[in-house]
This record gives sequence, structure tokens and C-alpha cells, in this order.
Amino acid sequence: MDDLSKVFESVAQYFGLLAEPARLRILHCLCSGELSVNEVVEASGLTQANTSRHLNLLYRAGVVDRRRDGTQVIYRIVDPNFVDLCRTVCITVASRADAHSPPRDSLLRLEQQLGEAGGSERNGPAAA
Amino acid sequence: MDDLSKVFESVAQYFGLLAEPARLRILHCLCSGELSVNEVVEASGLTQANTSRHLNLLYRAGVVDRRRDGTQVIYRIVDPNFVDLCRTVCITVASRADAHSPPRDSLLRLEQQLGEAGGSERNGPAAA
DNA sequence: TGACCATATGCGTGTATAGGCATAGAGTTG
DNA sequence: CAACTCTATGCCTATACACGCATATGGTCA
Repeated sequence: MDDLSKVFESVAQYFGLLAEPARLRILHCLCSGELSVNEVVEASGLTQANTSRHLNLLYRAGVVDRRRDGTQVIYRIVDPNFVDLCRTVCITVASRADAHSPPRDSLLRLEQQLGEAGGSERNGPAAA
Repeated sequence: MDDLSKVFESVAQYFGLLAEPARLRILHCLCSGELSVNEVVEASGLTQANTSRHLNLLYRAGVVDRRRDGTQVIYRIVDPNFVDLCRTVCITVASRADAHSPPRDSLLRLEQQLGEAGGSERNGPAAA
């Protein structure tokens, strides 16, 4: 396998992280600030086991970071590109939804949230 | 299923398109210009059946467009966001590879190509 | 130390999909 | 129309992975 193949593999793997509704939902929860696993569970509606697994994946991939606080573990988004990626795709999806039959309001809302999260308050810890 | 779920579903599906090395390889071929299926087959090293299938997927998803030319079918990238997405992720992956053990040259090369493709010659039909 | 909370993980199952092989469909040229 | 080229697709298998359930691990407090 040549170098380019490895690159494609890595990039595909990264996109794969975001190719799962459950993970997007979790990340969406974390956009508004850091949360413990349990808080993510409540906010996302996923099971505890599932949430933990996904958070672990995202952690090992470097999308989120974590720290202990007593018995809890607090997760937060650290990947500086994540918000950009989601915004870009949301715009794509939104413009496509327009053409068909749109659940548009929530898209705009989501986009706003992503914009806020990335733009001002938590403009992240510089480059990776 | 509420609206937000649908959004996550759609976004995940879009990311899923890019979560496959074969498709990235195909899209990379198409970055330098439109190609017939056969040309993509030769350039990518994939089988004809596979290439056709992936191209079809990308077409139905609106990432590429196609037209007939005699017996051939010519594909080209139309999604205005695709190049941006790839560049963003490539930078992420590259900065991560730096930390470990880098096949860096090809990353930079790829990034350049993506940059050229998106930046000047084929700067797409404005924003979506 | 033992009870208790929050989090992580092993195991089994169901589902989605990539890829190979063979072949069907579409279009051209004699 | 027949032969040929290019492209698409049906069938099959293997693999990857999300999820649920049960349980282990790690940390706190009485």
C-alpha cells in the first residue's frame, strides 16, 4: 500500500467518525459546552453504554478531550475543524433539503448553534 | 423521529459518502478534471464494476454530475463543498501524522492538488 | 473496609455495505 | 441487424460496526 492509500485511509477514517447520527448527536450536545457522560446521556437520549463507547472513540480520535472530576468524566470538543466541517455539511444538506421538502427551521437553528460555538465564545485552543 | 434526528441522519449520510477510501480515491482523480468511467478505472486501479457503483452513489448524492458522450459517461465533481471538506480533514490528518510518524510529503502534495482544484481553475458555482 | 455512584468494557446479534463475478443494458459502427 | 465497446446491475460473501445486556473498573463517602 502506497502513501496515498494511507492518506485516503486516514481521511476516510476521520469522515467515518462523523458518519454516525449518534456521534453527531453527542457532539452537538458538547457544542454548547463541556459535559459529563451522564449529562450527555440525558441530553442525547442514548444509553449509557453507547454514549461511553462513542465518547471513547471520539476521544481516541482526538475530536474530544476529557478530564476526571471526582467520579465523573467531563468531555469537551477540541478538534478545531469539527465545527467547520459540520457547518459546511449542514449548509450542503440544507440546500438539498430546500429542493425537496424541508425540515428547514431545525437546520437553521443547528447551523446557528454551530456558528456560535465555533465563532466567538469557545474559539478553540489554537491549532491542534 | 424528530427533525433534529433527520438532520443528523442526513449529515451522517453525507459524511458516510466520504468515509470510504475507494470513493476518496475516485474523487481525487476527478479533482483534476472530468473523466470517463474507464479513465477513472485506470487512474484509480479499482475494478470497473466497483468504480461504476461508487460513481453512481456519488451521483445520486449530488457530489458528482455526469453526461453521456457516445458510449462513454463522463463524470465531474459538482459539490461546491467537497474540496473544502477534504482540505480541512487533510490538514487535521496531516497535523496528527506529524505527531506520530509522517508520510507527510504525499499529504502536502494532496493538499496542494486539492487547493489548486478548489482555489483557482475550477472555483465552483458560488456558495450553495 | 464496604456500600455506592459514575464510567468503561466484554459478548452476542442484527444490519449495512464493500467488493468480486457474471451478465444485462445502452450506444456506436460495420 | 450483428458485433463490439462502454457502463450499469443482480447475486453472493465477507467484514465492519452499532446497539443492548450484563458486568467490571475506578473513585467517593460513611
